[in-house]
Amino acid sequence: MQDLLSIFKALSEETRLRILKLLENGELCVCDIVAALDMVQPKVSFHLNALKESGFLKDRKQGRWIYYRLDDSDFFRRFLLLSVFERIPKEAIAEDRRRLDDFLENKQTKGGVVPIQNKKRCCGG
Amino acid sequence: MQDLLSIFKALSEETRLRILKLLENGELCVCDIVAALDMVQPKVSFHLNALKESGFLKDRKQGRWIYYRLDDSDFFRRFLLLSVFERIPKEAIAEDRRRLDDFLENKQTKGGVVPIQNKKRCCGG
DNA sequence: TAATTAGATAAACATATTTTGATGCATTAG
DNA sequence: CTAATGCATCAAAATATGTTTATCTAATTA
Repeated sequence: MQDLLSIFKALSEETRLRILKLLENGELCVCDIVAALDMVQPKVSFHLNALKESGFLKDRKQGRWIYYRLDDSDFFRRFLLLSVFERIPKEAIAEDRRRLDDFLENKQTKGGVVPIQNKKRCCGG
Repeated sequence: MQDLLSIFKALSEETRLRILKLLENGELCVCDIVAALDMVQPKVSFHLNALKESGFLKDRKQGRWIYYRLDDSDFFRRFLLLSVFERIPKEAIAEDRRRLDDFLENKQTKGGVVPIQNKKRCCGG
C-alpha cells in the first residue's frame, strides 16, 4: 500500500508533472530543468529526488553534471507516465519548452563568441 | 493538468484508498464506512468529499442516509481503480472488512431482540 | 411535537509537504 | 593551487492537508 501511495503522491504535484513531461523527450541535467522551469535549483532538486525515490526517475553522473531520465523498468509506472503525457497538452508546457530550447541553444555556443556576461553561465562558457 | 492532479491527489492518501477498496464490493452509506474504518464521521465525510470532487465517487440520498458508490463513468479513473484494487491485498483491509461485516450484521437485527444499549446505534434499532 | 439519527460543514488545531536561503562538497577550468 | 560551477542537503519559513470538536439541517420515529 505504501508503495502505491508513494507513486500517486509523486504524481500529485504540478512541478513534478512538468519535470516528467520535459523528460519525455530524453535526459536532461539539473541545470537544464532549472532553466526550463525557471525555478531555483534546490526546489528542482527536491522534486527530482521525490520522483527518483518513487521510482519514476533514474540519474547518472557525468563530470559535474547529473543527468536525469525516465525510469521505464516498471510496467505500471510506465503506463502511468504514458497516461500523464497523453493528458498534458503540449501548450501546457510550451513556456518550459521554450526556455529549455533557449538554454540548450546557448550551451551550443560554449567557447564561441560568448559575451563576457555569459561566461559565468552554468553548462556554458 | 489540474484535473489530472486532482485525480492523483485523491489517490495519494491511505484513508481514501481504504474507502475505495471497501466500495469495491458495492455501495455503502457513510455510517457503514465510519464503522468499517473506525474513524469519526467528519473525518470520513472529508475524504468521501475529496473522492467525490475528484470524480471517483457518486452519492445518492435515501431517507436519512447517503450512499456512496464508485463512479465508473470515466475510463481512466476506472482503470486506476482496477490497478489500485489489484495492488491492495485483501489482508491490508481485513480489519476494515471485519468491522464492516460486524456492523452490517447488527443492522440486520433491527427491530429484533436488540439489547437496550444498542437501540441508539445508527442505522440500527 | 419532541427526541433521535445520519451526515454535512465550519473553525481551530495538528501534521505534512513545499519553498527558500545558506552552506558544503565534488569536479573542472584557469 | 584557486576560482567557478553543478548539485545535494539542511534548517527555517511558508503553505497545504488532514483531524478534531462543535454545531446545524433534514429526515425519522416515538
